[in-house]
Amino acid sequence: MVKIMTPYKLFEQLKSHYGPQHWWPAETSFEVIVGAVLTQNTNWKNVEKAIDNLKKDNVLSPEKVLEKSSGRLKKLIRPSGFYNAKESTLRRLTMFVYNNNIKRMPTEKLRKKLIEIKGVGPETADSILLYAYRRPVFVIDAYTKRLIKRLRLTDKKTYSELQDFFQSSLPEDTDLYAEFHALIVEHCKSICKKVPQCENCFMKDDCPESLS
DNA sequence: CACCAGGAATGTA
DNA sequence: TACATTCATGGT
Repeated sequence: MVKIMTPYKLFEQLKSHYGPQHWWPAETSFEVIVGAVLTQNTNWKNVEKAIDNLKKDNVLSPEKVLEKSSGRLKKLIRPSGFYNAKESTLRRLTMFVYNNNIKRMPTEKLRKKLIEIKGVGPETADSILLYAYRRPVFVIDAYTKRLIKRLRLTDKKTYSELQDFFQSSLPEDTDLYAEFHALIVEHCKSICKKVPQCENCFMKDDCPESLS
């Protein structure tokens, strides 16, 4: 008989092991949005440099972003990479939040509108929905996929399938989703540090390590 | 020097 | 659906 690890059991284990997380590391909802775009396939360290540049120039509001020229903006976000694409994505996204009453928009409609924006995919949209606007939407990222595979929580693969898997297994709770995702990231980042000589192998498919 | 990071768009089979 | 490629900087 095979023992199945349920999503909620996993959450409880992670929470008891790592304790409360503080996510998303941002002071305002707009800063969450900026970070969500800049962190696309990019190390968070590099995103911090870019956000620091924006802070120094006081560009962390929709108005200031829209005032900046494309060239200036690209220069500021340069450390986060893909600056050509990210600059235009950030500008489109900023236009959207500037021109719409986001708080009054139903979650499903908002998600659809966000994904319609070029450069905003499901993960970026869901990160914004969850961490900037506190909507109960489960975020699936590269860490989550690896952990699912490692623990064999499910054999589903596509983004929406995995999202459905979590959302249908868990109560619809923004704080739970926010904390869960943060814990998954923390776990994936820290697990290799405990293994001597581990060359960040958890990030690879043949890593023998799993939850204790 | 090679490899990869809190993705998305585009193209191919 | 399932992969492959491109975008780009900075850390290891």
